[in-house]
Amino acid sequence: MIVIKDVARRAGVSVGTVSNVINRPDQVADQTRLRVEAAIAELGYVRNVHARHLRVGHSRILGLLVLDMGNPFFVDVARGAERTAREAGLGVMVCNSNQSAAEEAEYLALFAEQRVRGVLLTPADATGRTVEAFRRHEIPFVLVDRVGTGTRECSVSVDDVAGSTLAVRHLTAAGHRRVVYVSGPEHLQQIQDRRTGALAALAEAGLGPDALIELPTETLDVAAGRDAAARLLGLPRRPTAVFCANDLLALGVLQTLFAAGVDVPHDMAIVGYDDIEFASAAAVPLTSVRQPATAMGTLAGRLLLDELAAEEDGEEHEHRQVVLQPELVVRRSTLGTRVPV
Amino acid sequence: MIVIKDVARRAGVSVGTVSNVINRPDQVADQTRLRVEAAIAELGYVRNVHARHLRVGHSRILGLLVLDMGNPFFVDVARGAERTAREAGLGVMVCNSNQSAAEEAEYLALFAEQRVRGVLLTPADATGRTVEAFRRHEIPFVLVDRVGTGTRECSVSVDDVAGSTLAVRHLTAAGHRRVVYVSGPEHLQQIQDRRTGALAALAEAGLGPDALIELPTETLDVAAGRDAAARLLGLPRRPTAVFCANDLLALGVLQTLFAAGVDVPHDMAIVGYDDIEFASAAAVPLTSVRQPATAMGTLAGRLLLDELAAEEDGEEHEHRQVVLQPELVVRRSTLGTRVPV
DNA sequence: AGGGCTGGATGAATCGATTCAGCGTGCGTG
DNA sequence: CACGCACGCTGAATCGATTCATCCAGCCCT
Repeated sequence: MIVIKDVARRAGVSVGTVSNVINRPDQVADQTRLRVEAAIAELGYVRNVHARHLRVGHSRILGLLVLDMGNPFFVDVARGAERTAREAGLGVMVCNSNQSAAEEAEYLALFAEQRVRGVLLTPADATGRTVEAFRRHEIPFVLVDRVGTGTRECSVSVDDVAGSTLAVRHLTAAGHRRVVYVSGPEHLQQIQDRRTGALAALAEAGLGPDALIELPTETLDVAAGRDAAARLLGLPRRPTAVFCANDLLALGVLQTLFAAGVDVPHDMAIVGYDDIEFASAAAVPLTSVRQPATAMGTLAGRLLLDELAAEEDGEEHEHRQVVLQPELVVRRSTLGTRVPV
Repeated sequence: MIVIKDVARRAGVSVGTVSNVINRPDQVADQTRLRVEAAIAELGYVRNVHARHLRVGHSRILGLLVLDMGNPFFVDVARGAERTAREAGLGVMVCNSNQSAAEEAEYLALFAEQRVRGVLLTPADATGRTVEAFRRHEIPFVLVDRVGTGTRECSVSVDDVAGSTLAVRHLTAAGHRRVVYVSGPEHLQQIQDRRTGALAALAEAGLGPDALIELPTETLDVAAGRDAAARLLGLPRRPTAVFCANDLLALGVLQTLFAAGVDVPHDMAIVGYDDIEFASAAAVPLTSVRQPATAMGTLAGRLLLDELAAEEDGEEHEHRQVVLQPELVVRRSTLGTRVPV
């Protein structure tokens, strides 16, 4: 293994000079610099980041912890974050918490051990306990898809209450009086907020909380959607509309309803959430609440970079809570449902 | 920041003992061990992996470089690999090459700098040049979704020629005489192999290479599929069957054909590749070639772990080339197409 | 009682890059 | 000619954890 000392010997300079060539080339005479660069190339020298980080105290890696990379929504968030980080010369370590508080804690511990430069985090634990525990490591972090609790960190989120209100208002406007909410793990803030928004829209239409029939799921994927639809089919006085906590669930619901011969949208309206690319390619194109996923990743990355820059310059950094607005995309899955009077 | 010395002082022992408590607790007297563990907990000590790695020479992180995390196929590969790695106490750093040889080289350089313990790699560059360049770092790696060239590394792949032969044979058996191949970047081995298999199936049916009409794409995503379908619509003597290099392309093709009023499968048959979960949930459920994605990730991880274990024990490791077999899943998108005589 | 042994703890050397005080050279200026 | 200064380069100290030779205390055995 080639180390800096080998390069120094080969180029006939001291190790300090080699380090300078790598880190502040303008402070080295051209002739020397060229000789060192040649030695680096000839020997195939790659600097050891562990030694570097040990010295400078922190790494050039960001941690990104999302709920589930199987969800294209988070893939888009990751894409945005990664691009921003790369422009600043930082690497990104992407991890899945699988919506589990335990795995979240485990990965945050990994990030702390790695002394990552900062963390972008979609919390899996609505109690905020693991996040609080992480704070003691003094690693800057930004919450993604979740509003910060105070002014102790930045956050980028999308207004879930507003989004689900849009979705369910669209259903009540079409005359639906009873709406199924295919939800998910209660410890996710998103699930709670989307319920709140749904109830608000129902209330606007003069409907009480019992107009919302909740079908909880353990996970937020297609299989869970299929399972929820099976339960839906067994409900007495079958409702005419389904609002799903995300598009994966909605796709699963759609598949099972189709297999059971229930015509969407004629017999049942479906609204999803996230507007992933596959929503528009579905058997029946899905009406969905669009979230600016890539923008969220980009913005979160930028907020984190700002905080890191401020820290390095010894300036004050003011934490910001950015809330983006979602948008309803109406497609065939909610058009023309026959609603019994 | 709490370091090992602080823990040692607090527990009234030497730093060597603290290190022993962490790394070989059985060599420490119970009483001492408990005192040290208490000190660690009270101070919230987290060991610095950079210092550790500097000393021991390598990290406990694996690098995983895939073509595109936007493709659920690779998400499944990553899931399998990650689980295997975690069971062995290793972290995984997942990166996208975006099918670009340049980005591949960049990420491999990052892995080398990080001194990752090993790499799982889906090559973006069919020439194998970046992989060859990576070899000099002497970091063990396993090729994923690509057969190794020699006996210098392990590989896990799926027989792409066989898979595409299955797909196109299915089409010729249904009477199709001309097949469109929506392909992708030529520098991907998969694209070349899937063409080879398609041609083989056509030859079996007594059809020459001009029975395959190729529509190349720049990227392997839904948007590229939509674009290819637009070109397909403009072809003279419109063919009756489309074989897509992956399911994302097929979904895009399906969407555009649908929008243009072309009935699938009545007027056009479509076969995809990968059998991602969304293939079965599509507007018309897609016939597709199923690949054992998660198994591939798991297997690749295990081969890498074997190699690392052999290295640590100073044993010989024999490189293996595992080739898995794909399977055709027939769905509605290819059933009952009307083929002109 | 003395020698040998063992389980347990110690502390110094080490990994590789960075950083900075300090040194030498050469140039310009008074 | 002497002095001061700027520029380049050097080399040692440093980061934090690991490891291993070494030491110590206590115990057993003869």
